[in-house]
Amino acid sequence: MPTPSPSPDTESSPRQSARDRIFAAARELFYRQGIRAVGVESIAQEAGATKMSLYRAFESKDALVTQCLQATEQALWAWWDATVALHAQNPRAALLALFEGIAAKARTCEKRGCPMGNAAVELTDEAHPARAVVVTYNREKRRRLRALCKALPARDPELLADGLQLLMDGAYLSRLSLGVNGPNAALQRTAEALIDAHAG
Amino acid sequence: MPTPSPSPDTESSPRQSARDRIFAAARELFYRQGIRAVGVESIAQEAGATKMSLYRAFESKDALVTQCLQATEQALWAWWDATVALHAQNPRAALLALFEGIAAKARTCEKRGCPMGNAAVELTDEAHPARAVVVTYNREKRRRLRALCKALPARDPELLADGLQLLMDGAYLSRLSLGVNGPNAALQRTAEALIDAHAG
DNA sequence: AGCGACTGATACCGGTCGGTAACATCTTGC
DNA sequence: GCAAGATGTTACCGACCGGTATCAGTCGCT
Repeated sequence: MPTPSPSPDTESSPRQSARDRIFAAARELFYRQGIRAVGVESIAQEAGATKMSLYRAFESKDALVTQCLQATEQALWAWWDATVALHAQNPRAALLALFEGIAAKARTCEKRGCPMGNAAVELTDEAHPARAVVVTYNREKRRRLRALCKALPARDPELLADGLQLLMDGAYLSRLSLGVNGPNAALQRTAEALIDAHAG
Repeated sequence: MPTPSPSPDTESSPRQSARDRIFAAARELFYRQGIRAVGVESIAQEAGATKMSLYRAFESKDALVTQCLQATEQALWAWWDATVALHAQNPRAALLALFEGIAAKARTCEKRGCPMGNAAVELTDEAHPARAVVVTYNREKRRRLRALCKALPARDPELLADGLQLLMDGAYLSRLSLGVNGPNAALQRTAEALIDAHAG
């Protein structure tokens, strides 16, 4: 029996490295079941690997968590940039497209809210290395929203930006208990109303 | 030495029952450090009691968590009712008072966000008995916000109510990473802008 | 063929988890 | 004074946690 593959690979034949499989499994499990709820053993198992391979590729569970969040952060900004780029000369359309995108993701996948927000709740230890990732992400999010609002232009760009950020975070959190048919359904229209109310 | 009291009681001389002390300690610790992060042993210790007393008063940790959340729920509605009652004939003032209260609590205590929201994130297992408490709470919150918005009156009360609920949830979550000077600072003014935008 | 890098398998470590048993002690009401 | 109930104390359980050591196998490369 060659290298055992308990579950058939979803990708093409040449199997990914153990590190990559473990990394993907970790991101998936941390998101779906929560960071604290997932043990390193189950990550390795889900990846079709072993705990040893995990610890050969990552320093510790905390380091793995941190790198997972960093990857999530990167993917999030890539999506953000791509979305905004579609409306280069129209900040209002760009903002609405962002909210539309968030709502769309909620409809299909991502029923567990925002990975960053969840991490902020789960990682109560201030010293956890992954907390810095979350804080950086939220600061950057604020900065970008402010830039967009300033370009609208809005009467009070910073106030509007903060309001929109509250809406985004609230939408993610709201899904966790009331699903996509809860308050989350009002996300886009509320964002639009807020933007219009601040229109210069 | 009489019944050892490691930390002097904050209340009057006759010591609370072990159950009450444990219950109070659990609520505090669950909120400050997270539900999964706190073990039953540390709860008992913080309460100046023992694990045995905990299990004599509560069926299990899950049951304790559930009862803690129910108590939180009750306290939350008591505060809500008292706040709204101060503006019986003025729904707009009542709504603003609620947001003002949330902002005020953020300024003083409650730096760990909303206990209900945190529970929604932490308790990923759908079968956890405490999840029902969270869902019920959020549904009731939505119902109450809708009633207030309908009484405003607002053009689209349900839409406004959902928008306001998103803002509330977002405010709690936002504090966790960016504190009270983050987007959370815009909470009240954003709520007011949203209400005015929907004014019939 | 042979080397080196990667990986799997397995057993193990100390610690902590949620939860329980058995017995000693205190408080309280009668 | 005495019984009953509540509480503290200690030891323990099996399970799992994050993390490590050791050895065997497999693969690509030259």
